[in-house]
Amino acid sequence: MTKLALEHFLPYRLARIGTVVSQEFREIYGHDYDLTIPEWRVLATLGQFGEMGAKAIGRHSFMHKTKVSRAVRALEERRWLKRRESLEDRREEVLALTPQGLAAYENIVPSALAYEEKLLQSLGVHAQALLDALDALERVKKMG
Amino acid sequence: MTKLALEHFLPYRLARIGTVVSQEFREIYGHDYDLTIPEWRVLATLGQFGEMGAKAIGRHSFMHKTKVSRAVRALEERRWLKRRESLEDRREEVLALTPQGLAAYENIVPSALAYEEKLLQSLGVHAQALLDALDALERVKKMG
DNA sequence: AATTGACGGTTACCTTTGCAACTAATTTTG
DNA sequence: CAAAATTAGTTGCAAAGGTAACCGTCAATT
Repeated sequence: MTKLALEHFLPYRLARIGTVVSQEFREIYGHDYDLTIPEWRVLATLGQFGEMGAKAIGRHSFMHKTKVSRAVRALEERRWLKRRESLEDRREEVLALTPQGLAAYENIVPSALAYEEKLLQSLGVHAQALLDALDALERVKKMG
Repeated sequence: MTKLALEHFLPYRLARIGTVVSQEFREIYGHDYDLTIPEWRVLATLGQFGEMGAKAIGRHSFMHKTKVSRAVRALEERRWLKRRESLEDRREEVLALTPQGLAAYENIVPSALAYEEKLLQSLGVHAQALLDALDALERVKKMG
């Protein structure tokens, strides 16, 4: 009779921590702006890289293309990003933040970094170990 | 001009690892049985504790009561669990696995543990650090 | 013991998501 | 260069999730 304690089971723990932390973080930007997580990821990716296509955004932020498509439309309706057709490839849409989008991004980033910093602080000596372990996990799962 | 690299941002990384690992694990039991994650969690909780109410299952597996309710119904339709009314409190339904449910559980547990073991092995020296860091995170987020 | 409030669990409704099929543009192959 | 295969992105549909309202039971207050 094998025994498995769910609360100590690694996949369960990782899933749980992941949703708890990212939901908690969501409340930070959700407080000022009402953004979903996919929308935040698109915003963050465009803020980080400037113009790029939806496919590339999905690759960088690990989101399904339909999720990206919908998040892009939502941000567009908010006037936070604009599209233009690529000249090299007319299938592709080159996306970029508008000034309003960029302003929101620049407003969110400091609180995002502050949240991360606080989280790491609270882990004390385990902080660096966690970061190293995440590197290792990502390497193993080829997510780097 | 602040900078945030999404791929290094802790909430994002945790969310991503969590879903990648738990989905990968899902493929293991999904291979033999077609189980959703909530269904697996209910199964695991009942396998671990024997009889208990839906509320307690939700508390232990961190699931919303509607998620539990639906997973319980699905498992019931599969004849993997049965309900009976509690004698002390007729609001509560005491749930327990049937022999078939228990058999499935006992069949899944070894592969679950093997998967976890393999994952930890692949982390090498970082394995223990990860577990410690998760303990710390759960303590901080009061999820223990 | 009658009212009030809390609790366990389910369901109706709405939102979010993923899959598959689709359009339009591009590349590849014969 | 025409047909076939591939790619970027969107959309219809069905499954899955959360919120809030609800039902029946229990506990507390009166």
